[in-house]
Amino acid sequence: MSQDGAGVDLETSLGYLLKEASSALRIAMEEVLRPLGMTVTHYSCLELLAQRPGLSNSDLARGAFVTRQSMNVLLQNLEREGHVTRPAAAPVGKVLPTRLTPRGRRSLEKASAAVRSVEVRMLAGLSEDEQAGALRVLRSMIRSLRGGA
Amino acid sequence: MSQDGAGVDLETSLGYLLKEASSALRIAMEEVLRPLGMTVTHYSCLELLAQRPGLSNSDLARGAFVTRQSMNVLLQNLEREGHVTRPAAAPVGKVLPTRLTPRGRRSLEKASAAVRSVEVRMLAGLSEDEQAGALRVLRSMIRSLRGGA
DNA sequence: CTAGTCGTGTCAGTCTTCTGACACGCACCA
DNA sequence: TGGTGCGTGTCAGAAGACTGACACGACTAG
Repeated sequence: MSQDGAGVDLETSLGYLLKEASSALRIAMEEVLRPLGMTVTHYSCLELLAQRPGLSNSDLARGAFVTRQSMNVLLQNLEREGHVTRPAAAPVGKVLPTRLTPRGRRSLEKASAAVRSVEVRMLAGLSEDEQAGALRVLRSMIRSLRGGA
Repeated sequence: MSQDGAGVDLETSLGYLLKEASSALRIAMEEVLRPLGMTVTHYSCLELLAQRPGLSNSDLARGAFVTRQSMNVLLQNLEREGHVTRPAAAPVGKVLPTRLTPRGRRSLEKASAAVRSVEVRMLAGLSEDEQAGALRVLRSMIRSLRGGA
């Protein structure tokens, strides 16, 4: 398979490695979520709602790192399938607070366990100190990137 | 905006933080690449080719973390725009080695500088040791995740 | 030599997500 | 009181990426 001609610094770029790790995590999650009929965004939405009931569509979108338009179509599906509920009219302003139904909570349980096992596997072989260090570094990167141009 | 009800361990999950960091990086890259009329995958493809000339479509897809089908349509566009070249017939097997044209190399230069500035910003405030540690941790995560179920 | 496996390029169709745009409600301040 | 900015939900269209499937070449084991 295509001999690597140069072998450059791609493997030492934190940006590239970040993307690679994120891609590997996404693939691993899709792998365990697929048998349950769930996508990653799907799961993220449910997990978010379990931890913070009453979140708005826009909040969920931010938490799952998609646009509110995308989250909206996902919520419509989840609502149709009976996993979440939204009031017909906004109690205040235009915000429609979303909540998990018992059914949604049930299907989340299995998914949550599956995802947790992936995260455990990802962290295998890393010491507490290394994990804590990674946490700090990632937080710093996010802060710097969002700092604006 | 929507009081957080519980404030759970979402912010201490390395998986979530990894996704968050990757998302922030992607957004920052799109921001600087858009004025140049490039997408992230677009840029990744060109950068890959600059560092490893003659890569095949499938190799490029793996390097940019998309399917070979997606990379193929991208390559067709890049070829039409004169940024890359592929032989009409495969020298060996079915593999079509791709190469940058001078024009592709030129447009890559600007993009590369822009992306480098983003990475510099991302790494601001991190010591050499922290960066080296992050590199090791990310590599370990990737290895563990790909290790199979 | 032959059969099987693997990787590749490609076609077709579907789905998800994004960009762009609009109207509405709330909070703030002059 | 009226204006302005911000965030929200929603509609419509376009672009990007994916899944599934096929035939072909190379490589390996029997």
